[in-house]
Amino acid sequence: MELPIKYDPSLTEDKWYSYWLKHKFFHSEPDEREPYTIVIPPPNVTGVLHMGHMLNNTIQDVLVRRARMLGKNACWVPGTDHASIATEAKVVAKLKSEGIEKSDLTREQFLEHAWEWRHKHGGIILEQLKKLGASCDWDRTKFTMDPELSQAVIDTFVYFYKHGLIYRGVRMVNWDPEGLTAVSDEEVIHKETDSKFYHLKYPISDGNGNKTGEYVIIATTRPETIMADAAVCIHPEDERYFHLKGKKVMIPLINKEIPIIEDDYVTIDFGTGCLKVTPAHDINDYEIGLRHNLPVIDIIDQHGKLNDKAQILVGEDRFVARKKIVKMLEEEGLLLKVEDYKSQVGYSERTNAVIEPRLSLQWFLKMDVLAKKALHYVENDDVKLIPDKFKNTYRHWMETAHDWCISRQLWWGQQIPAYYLPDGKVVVESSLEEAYKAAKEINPDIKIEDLRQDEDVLDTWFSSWLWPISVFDATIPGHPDKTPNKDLAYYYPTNDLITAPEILFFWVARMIMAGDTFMNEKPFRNVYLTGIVRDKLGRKMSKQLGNSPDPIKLMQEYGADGVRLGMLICSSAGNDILFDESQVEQGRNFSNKIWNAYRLVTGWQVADIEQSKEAAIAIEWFNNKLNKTIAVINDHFDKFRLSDSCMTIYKLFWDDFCAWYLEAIKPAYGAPIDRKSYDATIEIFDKLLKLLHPYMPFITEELWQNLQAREDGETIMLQMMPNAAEYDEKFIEDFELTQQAIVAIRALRQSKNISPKESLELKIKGAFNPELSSILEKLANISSVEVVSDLSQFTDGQILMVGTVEFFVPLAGMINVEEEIAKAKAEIERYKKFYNSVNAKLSNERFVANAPAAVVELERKKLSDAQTKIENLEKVIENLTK
RNA sequence: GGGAGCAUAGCUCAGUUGGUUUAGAGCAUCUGCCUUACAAGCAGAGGGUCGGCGGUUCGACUCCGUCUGCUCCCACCA
Repeated sequence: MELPIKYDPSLTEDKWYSYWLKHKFFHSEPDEREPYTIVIPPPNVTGVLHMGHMLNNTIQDVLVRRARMLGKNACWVPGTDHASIATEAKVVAKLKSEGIEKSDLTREQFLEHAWEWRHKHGGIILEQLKKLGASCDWDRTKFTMDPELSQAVIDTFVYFYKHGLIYRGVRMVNWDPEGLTAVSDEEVIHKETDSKFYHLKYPISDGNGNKTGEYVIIATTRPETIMADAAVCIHPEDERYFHLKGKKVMIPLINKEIPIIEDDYVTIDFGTGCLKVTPAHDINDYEIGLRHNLPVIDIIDQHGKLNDKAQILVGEDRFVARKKIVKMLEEEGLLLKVEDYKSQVGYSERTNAVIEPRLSLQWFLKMDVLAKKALHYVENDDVKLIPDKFKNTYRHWMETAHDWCISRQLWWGQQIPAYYLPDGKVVVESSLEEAYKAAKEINPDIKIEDLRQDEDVLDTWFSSWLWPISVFDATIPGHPDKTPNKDLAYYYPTNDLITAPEILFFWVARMIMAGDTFMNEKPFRNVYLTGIVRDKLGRKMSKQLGNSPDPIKLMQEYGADGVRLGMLICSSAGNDILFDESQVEQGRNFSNKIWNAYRLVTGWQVADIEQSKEAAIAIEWFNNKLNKTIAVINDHFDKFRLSDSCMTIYKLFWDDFCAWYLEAIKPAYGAPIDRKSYDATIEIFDKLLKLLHPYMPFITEELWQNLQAREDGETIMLQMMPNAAEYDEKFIEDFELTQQAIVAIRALRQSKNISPKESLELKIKGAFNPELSSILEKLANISSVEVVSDLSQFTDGQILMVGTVEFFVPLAGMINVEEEIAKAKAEIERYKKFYNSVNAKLSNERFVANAPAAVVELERKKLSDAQTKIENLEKVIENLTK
């Protein structure tokens, strides 16, 4: 069977993924083994795979596959998030393209469209994850709007409401007067906009509604809101306005008397230092209003037009009103001046309308107690953040957390289970029937159809914070006293959560709160925070910029294994990754390297002949090196240094296995290999594939299946990971010295233009392990190796120093004596400098007195080694000058 | 404006409580090779006063201060 020279992932990836699925290797059920659990951060149900998902899910898959191979009962629960805002926006846009406005539809009709959309597009992303090799337990796939998960959300709301943690309150929202909805902060785009700064004269009154003839100057960009003013505010330490303290002013045009108040929110040197306070139409003014108990006068309706509370210009659009009122003020002589001004104005992402800050009734969840508890888990490392630098950020947020606004003016999501009686009273129950029962307690005559459910839905995070619980047992949220089912009892708390730092607060902290409330236990032990995937220029990858490669295309071109390796090799925890296609190219090249090593090994003819010395040595060395490296890999994993672990295996395979081991045991062209070496090599290859499997699942399965005869139903996925057995450090060191000597000889050949085919002799002086001669002979093409005690008789050649061992290569007539002397002299100079610096250190009594003995000892060794080297070099010069 | 983080080779990053580091790796670069596994390869080589300044210490890439530059989070100025 002739194997192609290049590895073709398209021939293996789908094949093995189906095989894994067919045999249900990803599926987990509780048993007596130790569980290892990850719940996927559920991607938006209608989303498509982007590079961030690729990184995030590759990491999860590596951890899960490794855990499985360590004998744990690994369970990776997949699923999707209904993502109310994003999904609703997509559905609205789709309907619009068909000429349908959301406002033309009833809630039920709209939801029908939304579900249709979800069924059509939902799950695409999960299919894409399969291409990546994700070993999720697909039988457990969940959606945050599955009936039982939605019920869990409702029950949770009821639970917190009944425990007094959920309340209804007024809050300033970003109102879109065209879309007629509140939009979240994330959907507001701030743009620098040209506007005007109007300086207005407010008459000072005598307190009885009479003007005193004096004025105070106020600068504003929104003169149309003056009718909603509740006060004028000055800074308490602003000397210019001391005389105004306690006085009152009249609102121009409507002549309403309002107080002058003091608040250090005001910036003395901004504008006139005198601020009109309009609690209904500015978030900051609203807060000042709260502090000073000011009335809220709302003069703008939902369409952005002035209402009758404005008294004047009623029914006018806010921008028309602005122009008209300026004119009116000017006519009254109350407009002092108009300045051009640039300011950040918020626009609706969807309608591009100027956002109007508007007060509205919203539902809130009290955060103080929950945040304190959630902070505790992280503070004492019950939940570990990786890297731990995020602890600071986390603490800061938890200490300043304000109450969570959980209501959204949307339809796609879990509708708030608050039911209003005709008299405005409210009951909160987990179903209409329950609500009806409760309502009858208040009013026995009430009919079920009299109840009106709150129109709003809950924030998406209010459902996803239950995720680690509800994917296993959705009856527990809202009912902490119930006994968890078998799954939840077994898999919870989960082990690792892999997510992005930007949702540390939105999601991670809140899962901890929900876990504490309903399970009295953390939801996960470790939180591994990945960075943002950026392009080469450091820009965040985004659709708008078009700088994100299509992950599916990338996998087609480089193979899923190649992409996985490419992403992992450069991604440390918490750091952004600057993605460049050259990285996945490296991954693809590595796949090819593995493929070709396999081609070489399986192409050998095996014969019952004697094992060569160098093969025996190479096998011994590699097994030692392998054991040592496994220990390093395990250590990296324990510390979540995934890219380090990945690089370690990469080098083990490419450098140690391919460049050294295989070259050392490789029989001459056409010659067979002895059975002993062959078997040892297959065993080593088998171990390497297992070590590589978590990173590169497809190629490793393909090669493992073919390395030896396998039964149907066997898989590398479920093999035990090789252990870190003991190893002989001294032997590894001896081999390393030999490697360095070989490199030096090869470099010598290159500099002297000696072909690798021309064999050389070698004399060695120093601590060289003669067992390793055969390796030297084979890999440096040496005809004879002789260990001698004195090199002074050998003159016509070159001495190479590795550590303190000297390797003499006879090079009759090829040595330029003067050049070599000059080189040796330069070397001596270098070592003398070094010697002096070490010597200075050792002559420092305070160093010798204070430094640990081991450090001093080391310095002494450095000194004596340098001494030896200098002496050797001096001998070299002596020989050369003979 | 408040808070946090980062700065080490051309690029991406290690450097694990200050002393086996005369600062490492991968990629890229350069030189020589189509050597019968692999040119998606082989062999070899070069490249950094660890952002600047100051301090602590016998000893600083590592600790402290400060400056400069970048990033993120939060709040956004009437």
